[in-house]
Amino acid sequence: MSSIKEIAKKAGVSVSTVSRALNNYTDVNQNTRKKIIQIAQELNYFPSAVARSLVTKRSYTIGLFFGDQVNSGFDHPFFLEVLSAVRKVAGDAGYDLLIFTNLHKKKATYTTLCRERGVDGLFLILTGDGKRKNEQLIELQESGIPCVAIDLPLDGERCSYVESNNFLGAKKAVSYLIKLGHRKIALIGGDEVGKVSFDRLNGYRAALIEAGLEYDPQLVRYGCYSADQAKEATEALVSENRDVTAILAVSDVMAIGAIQRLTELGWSVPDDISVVGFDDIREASTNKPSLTTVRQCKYEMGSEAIRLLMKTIEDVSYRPSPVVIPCELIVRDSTAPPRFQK
Amino acid sequence: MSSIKEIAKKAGVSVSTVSRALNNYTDVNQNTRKKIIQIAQELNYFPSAVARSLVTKRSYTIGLFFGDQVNSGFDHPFFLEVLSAVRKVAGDAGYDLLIFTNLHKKKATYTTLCRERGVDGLFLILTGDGKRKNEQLIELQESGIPCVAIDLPLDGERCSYVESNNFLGAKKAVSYLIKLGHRKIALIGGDEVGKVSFDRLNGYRAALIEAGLEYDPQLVRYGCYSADQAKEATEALVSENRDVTAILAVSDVMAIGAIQRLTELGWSVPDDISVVGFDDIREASTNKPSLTTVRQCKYEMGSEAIRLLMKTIEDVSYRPSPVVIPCELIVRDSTAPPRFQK
DNA sequence: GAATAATTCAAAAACGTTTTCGGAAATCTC
DNA sequence: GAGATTTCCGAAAACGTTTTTGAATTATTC
Repeated sequence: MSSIKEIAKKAGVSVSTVSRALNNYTDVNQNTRKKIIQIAQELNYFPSAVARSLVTKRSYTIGLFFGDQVNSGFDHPFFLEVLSAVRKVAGDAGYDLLIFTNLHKKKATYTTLCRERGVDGLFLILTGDGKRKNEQLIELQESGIPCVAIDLPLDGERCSYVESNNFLGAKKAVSYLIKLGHRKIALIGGDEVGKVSFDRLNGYRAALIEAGLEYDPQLVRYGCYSADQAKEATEALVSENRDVTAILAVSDVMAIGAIQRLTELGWSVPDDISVVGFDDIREASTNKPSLTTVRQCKYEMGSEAIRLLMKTIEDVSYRPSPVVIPCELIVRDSTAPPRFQK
Repeated sequence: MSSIKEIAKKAGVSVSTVSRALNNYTDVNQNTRKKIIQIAQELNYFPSAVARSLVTKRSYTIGLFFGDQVNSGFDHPFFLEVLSAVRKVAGDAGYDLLIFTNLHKKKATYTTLCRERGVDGLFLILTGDGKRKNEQLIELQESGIPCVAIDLPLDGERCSYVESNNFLGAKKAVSYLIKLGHRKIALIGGDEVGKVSFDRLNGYRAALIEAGLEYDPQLVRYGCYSADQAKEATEALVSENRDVTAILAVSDVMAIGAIQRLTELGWSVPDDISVVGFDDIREASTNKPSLTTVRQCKYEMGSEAIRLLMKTIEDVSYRPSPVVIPCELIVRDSTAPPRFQK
């Protein structure tokens, strides 16, 4: 590969002049610069990013971490759209993306891997749980490495995160059901620990309270974002509460599972019971019946997150704060007024 | 960040000794080694991958290129599964993945970007077309950079590709339809240029010929892998050939589009007409009716491709050859014997 | 106990850049 | 035309590693 040295030799100047010429320094004669640029093109020269980043401490690379647990990382319902946004926005700004694969390397942590590879910042798509994970996250938060996460509350001088407005999203959905006339509305929640699930649960409660309805813990079940577990939860729910007329499942995958089981049990959706999902994944519109759901703006989440990260990288004094993206209620065919109202 | 120098100073030895100690060279005393390792741990030392790769010319990084056109790269129907396989297999072997984002940087080509970033090899997920692209691909093939592609016939000393057995896959599907009793079988092809489409078309023809049926060009239409175009093609097809009893659409997306349009036109699938897809994407099983389709083994394609690439990287004398992965016919509810047979 | 062999380590060059510093040559000022 | 500026460029250090070479020390052999 052609190096700066060869160019220097051919042009009859020193390497430092070549470097300055190519990097648009002002203290190089126009003719010299032209000559150097010309030779560089002839030699099909491109600077070695690794040599450069060794001295500049900037790699124009952003590290990517995907979780391994179910429903995080690759299985995250909107991983692909987030990644697509990140690639687009980061690319326009001149950053490449490094996917860390060596997740389980003996003593490696997020921090050490970042330092080892010399990335400028870190982008996390994972759900937070597990003891070791948390230790790692704390170390990361204190490391000073710029980082940003999706749906994972990071808190450090140079860390932040992006999430949907899960509270208002859930509230909007439940309010809509109430407006349709439903009074006995159940919730299939995610897990009992994550912030995401927690916010959606609270949105559900807030809508009920606002409408003067009672919050009944009996109507809250958990499906761990899995279709199968949602099926079980749904079956238990409706067998113990035959007067339920609507369900909010806080992920489309769970909502679709719920509809399937309800259908098997002889309930008709939306005639006997309404079901609302969360996420608006592709299947939501192709499902039969198509799914009323709370859309998360995935592309926006990704692009906001990467912008936040780049800003943090490029301005050492910048202190990022979390970004909350609004949700949108998409009404389709899985919801209707309750039977007794028709 | 702690460097090898600090360790050397603390341990009272030279940097070269530290390096050799940490890299398991034999010519370092056991006690010295132990001391060095201990100090390295205390300092939470991790070697700088960039400094290392500057001298070793190995980065343990594989470059990833995704196409931008429709139906390649991110929109490739099984991008996610391929990436998942690549991440897993490459990770186990110690490679990280670099996503190239600067696609349109002025004079950059695959080759220059690879050299610039110092990746050990290149993984391509894109469909080949466009003049400039081809020039770039030729340059890449001749560059000596190890590379591998999915569904794109690369041909160079250190290049290869992985594809499904599209010929046999399509043939299997059509033979199955013939076995069900169909005689008038149409094809919704992809494009008219790509190898993938070409192979599937040939598989279709081969099955017909093998069964002694005539190949009728009138029954072949193209949908460019798009649902909308497949709808148009389907409508034109059945209006001009009312006696068609089965269709092979060479992607699930097109097959689903075809079914939708057929339904709108009053045809019942599979009672009036059978439809077979290709790919076996998630929607294939959730669609109503669920889709009989030719499954591509996506994970296998990804893992075979990355293995091929790593072998090419690690053995300079290795000359890779293309890998063809078998397809599997998945029978679901969109196919049935033709009406007159019932 | 001298010659030889084995063990252990340090010095230094190399990888390809960027960047600081200072000096030479050219230009300006009066 | 002497001094003061400005313009332009080269030398050299630095980034953090690996790797080659050779030298000092220790151990072995007879």
